[in-house]
Amino acid sequence: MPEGHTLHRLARDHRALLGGLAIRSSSPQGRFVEGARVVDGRTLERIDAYGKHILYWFEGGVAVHVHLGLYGIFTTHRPLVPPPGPNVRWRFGAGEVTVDLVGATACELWGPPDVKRLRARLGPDPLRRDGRAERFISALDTRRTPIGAALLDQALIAGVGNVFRAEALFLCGVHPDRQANALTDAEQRQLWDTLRALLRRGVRENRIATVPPRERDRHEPEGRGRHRYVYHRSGLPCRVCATPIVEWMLGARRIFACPRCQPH
DNA sequence: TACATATGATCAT
DNA sequence: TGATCCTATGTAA
Repeated sequence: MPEGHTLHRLARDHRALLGGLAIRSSSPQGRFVEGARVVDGRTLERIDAYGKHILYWFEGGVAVHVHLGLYGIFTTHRPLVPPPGPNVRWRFGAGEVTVDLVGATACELWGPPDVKRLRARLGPDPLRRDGRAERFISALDTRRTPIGAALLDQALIAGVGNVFRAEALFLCGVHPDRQANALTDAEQRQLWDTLRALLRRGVRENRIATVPPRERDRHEPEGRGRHRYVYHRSGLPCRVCATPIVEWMLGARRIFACPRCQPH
């Protein structure tokens, strides 16, 4: 579900399904009626993802901005189109393809200045060609907050959520409570590279599975972080050193770590 | 079948 | 700090 990889994968999929086509657009739920009407019938010219945001650009320089938040989800129907449920904020499509958006935090009509503002408040996105590690690293050097908190700040790095932060810190051997500006240059660089690799795998597999397939344990029970190193694995043995994984609250969010592989 | 919990971010208090 | 958006999943019963 929605960390940055989800939005980039959606952009790719929706681009392939609907890019360049004249789009039908409506808001069965009623909370996006005006915006849906504005883009109805227009050609979908491009789709961009920035961190956890996605933008659908239509002819005439208008865009639909969507942020899924915690609950938001897109559902594709093809070729059969069910009647929209009561919570379908935006229904759009072309030909035999119909997409429903439900539960999003944001679904609104934007122009170029809004997008400019968004980009100005987001840090570099490791999934984008224009994402620069140097920006991330120099921003970290100004932070005296724990690195675990810094990684969730979208102004520092765009697209990282609670799962990727825990997994990347484990893979880099960095304790979440260490101060961001106290990491070595090599550690900061390694964090960026690791996050980019994990996010890319997320786009490819369309899910967050940070443990490579060959290391996955088929005998492990379902759920409970089966495809992960530390996230949602508190009490279970570390895959590397067998020390029990621990969990605590960092700010308002749960964080998970191996106390031995990630020394403070 | 019911319930607790969740990958996010904003806004009110 | 807490409420909110209001869906999906895993777990308990």
